[in-house]
Amino acid sequence: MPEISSLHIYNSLTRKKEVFAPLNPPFVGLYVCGPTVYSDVHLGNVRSFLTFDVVYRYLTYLGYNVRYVRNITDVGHLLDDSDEGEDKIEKRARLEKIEPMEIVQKYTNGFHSTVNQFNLIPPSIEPTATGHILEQIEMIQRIISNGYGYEINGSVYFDVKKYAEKHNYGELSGRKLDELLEQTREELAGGDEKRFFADFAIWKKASDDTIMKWDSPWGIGVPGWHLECSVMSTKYLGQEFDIHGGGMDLKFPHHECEIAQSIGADGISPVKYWMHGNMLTVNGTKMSKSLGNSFLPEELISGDHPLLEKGYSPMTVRFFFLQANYKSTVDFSNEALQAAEKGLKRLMDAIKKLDEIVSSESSSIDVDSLIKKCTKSMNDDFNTPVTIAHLFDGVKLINSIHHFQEINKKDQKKLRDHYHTFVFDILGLKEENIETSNDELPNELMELIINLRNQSKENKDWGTADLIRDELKKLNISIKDNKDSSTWNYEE
RNA sequence: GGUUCCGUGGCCGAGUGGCUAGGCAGUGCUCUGCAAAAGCAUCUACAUCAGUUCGAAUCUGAUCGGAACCUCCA
Repeated sequence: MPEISSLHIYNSLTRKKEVFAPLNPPFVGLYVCGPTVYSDVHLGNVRSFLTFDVVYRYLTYLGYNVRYVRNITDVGHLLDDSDEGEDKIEKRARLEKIEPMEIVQKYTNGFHSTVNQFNLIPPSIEPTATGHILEQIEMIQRIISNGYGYEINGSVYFDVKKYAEKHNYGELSGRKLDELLEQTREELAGGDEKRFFADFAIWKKASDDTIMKWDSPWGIGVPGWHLECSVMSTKYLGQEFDIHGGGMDLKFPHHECEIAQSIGADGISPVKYWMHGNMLTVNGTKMSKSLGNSFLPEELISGDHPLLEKGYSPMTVRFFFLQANYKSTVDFSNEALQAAEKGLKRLMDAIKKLDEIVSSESSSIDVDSLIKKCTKSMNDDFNTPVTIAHLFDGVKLINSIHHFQEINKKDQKKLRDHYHTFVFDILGLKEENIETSNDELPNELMELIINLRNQSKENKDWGTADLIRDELKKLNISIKDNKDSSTWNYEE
């Protein structure tokens, strides 16, 4: 393995790790497919957005000026592509008996509060499909005028067969049209108005009772789902931009269609690096709402779900995800979550210790080497599990200070900065103990209690000392005795 | 059926030819009034079979098992 001194990204398009070279440094364009806001996001969705949160954070750390665009799909995501295809949001609105835009607002709010809990940084721009109807109509017109779209009965379809004459439809997902053709699945047997089964709607005629619909050169309708990402990425990041991310399950057809649309409209393959995050599984199968094996974030935190033995904090979950490679599936399990919970505590405790350590004259810890290792692993396609392993190696060193290791003031500061940068800024973890009040009173009270307890200890009144510790434990406060002092902390 | 990927110790999870992952759990010891934390030491591995090689978790082939996608999906 060659020394990795610069960022390498696994590009789904070429199926290789490539050196990351932005199109217009120091600027980087990052587009991530956001949620369709027709229901609550579940933990699998969170994992995907988390992956790109770390990508964004690390690119920023490297000094790039990143414009991060993550859309909200608030119209046009049909249940299927057939003539009766119904908009997911409309359907939900009918079920909940409220306006479609109320659905959109409700679940957008929910999405924001969820990703906020997991400490995801908001994108630079969060555009919505309904806010870009005009641009979508314009793109459809470009596609039609280039001969890659056709209108039938007020709907417009992308002409995949025509496109495939000159271009490689399937280059991203590794599919070949003739192989697709050989498929015998009944659902593909057609019977709808498309000329070719692989054609996809870029404008869909709306029925009379549809609420969200717009006028267009082809009549009243809604834009096709794949189109919005092409339009909004082009608008905010340009016809060609650096990184496009999304879940593995969007690779085909969604991202494949995006490429076709951009080439069809503007003749340019839009994305230099495609990144795909893998799925969260439960007992080996993909977490999805339809299978009923998904958790909502509230259920996860409260532990109120048949598959959960207890609740897990958002940072525990974040850490759990980061301990696996984003390209691998992660299987949910209580045991693994509990291991992550303890590991995270160990990491966080060491960082705290770093502030309290009394420094020595000399230093036996090679801080530069540790920093280099962490950078190297992150440069290797955002390898967070290996980075975390390096950080744990450092934890061992930190815990050995005053035993086998010593550290001077300069290194102490450097090490502290390193941990703060990597753990808080890049991995995006944070302290999440009980809400800290500005009030000094708890600290003063605890100081008082600890002093009283220490007096009992000096008098060898172990009964009282243990009673205080036990009673505090019931209040979720833990006391730890060190050689000369005692410390206290809130327990989870 | 097609395409792609995966199978590592009790659990999770890195690792692409030789040398250490890491976390959690276990065992022994040190420290401690006890406990907790921490440190030191230590035990469980590379699905199966065959091949290439001086040497294979890593490369090749076969077998078994699992997953994702194949127009709802993050």
